[in-house]
Amino acid sequence: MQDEVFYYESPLGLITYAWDGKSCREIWLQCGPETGLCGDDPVSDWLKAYFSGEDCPLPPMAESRTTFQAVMRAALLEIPYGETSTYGELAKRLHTAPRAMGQALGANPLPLLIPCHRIVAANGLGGFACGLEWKRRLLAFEQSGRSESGGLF
DNA sequence: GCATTTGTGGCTT
DNA sequence: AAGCCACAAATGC
Repeated sequence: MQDEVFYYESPLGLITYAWDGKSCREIWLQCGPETGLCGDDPVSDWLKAYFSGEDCPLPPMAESRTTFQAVMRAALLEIPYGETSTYGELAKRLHTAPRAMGQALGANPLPLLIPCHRIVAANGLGGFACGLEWKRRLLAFEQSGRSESGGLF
């Protein structure tokens, strides 16, 4: 089954992702390959729910290439909506070095599905593979309306 | 307190 | 097998 590239117009920008017919293989934020196809699959459905502020089970996605990315994914998925964590915290939880976390997150083929944007550095914002603007926008979006209970700053 | 160095572990090529 | 990195804690000043 060959993978098809779709796009989804989110309120925060254009999201492009590769869908192979049964699972999501990869996601690009604004910097993906060109496509003229609009999404019609669980991914677009999830994206729609996500940007509606709803909690929704993730669409099926291809397994990670490496074991640690799978572990990392699980750890990231435990971060609730609107919350953030630091590389150090994750490194502590996974018993690994913070630097490795950065590399692993940077190598994550599925940003947004895997909430890697919820990981910020201890001192500042950290980084993001497909542009830091996305991270800021996503965090601002998630924290809007939920800033009453969690004082992140 | 701020600037730099070092410890560190997995990922990409 | 070697370099790279989206950090953090520890020093040096």
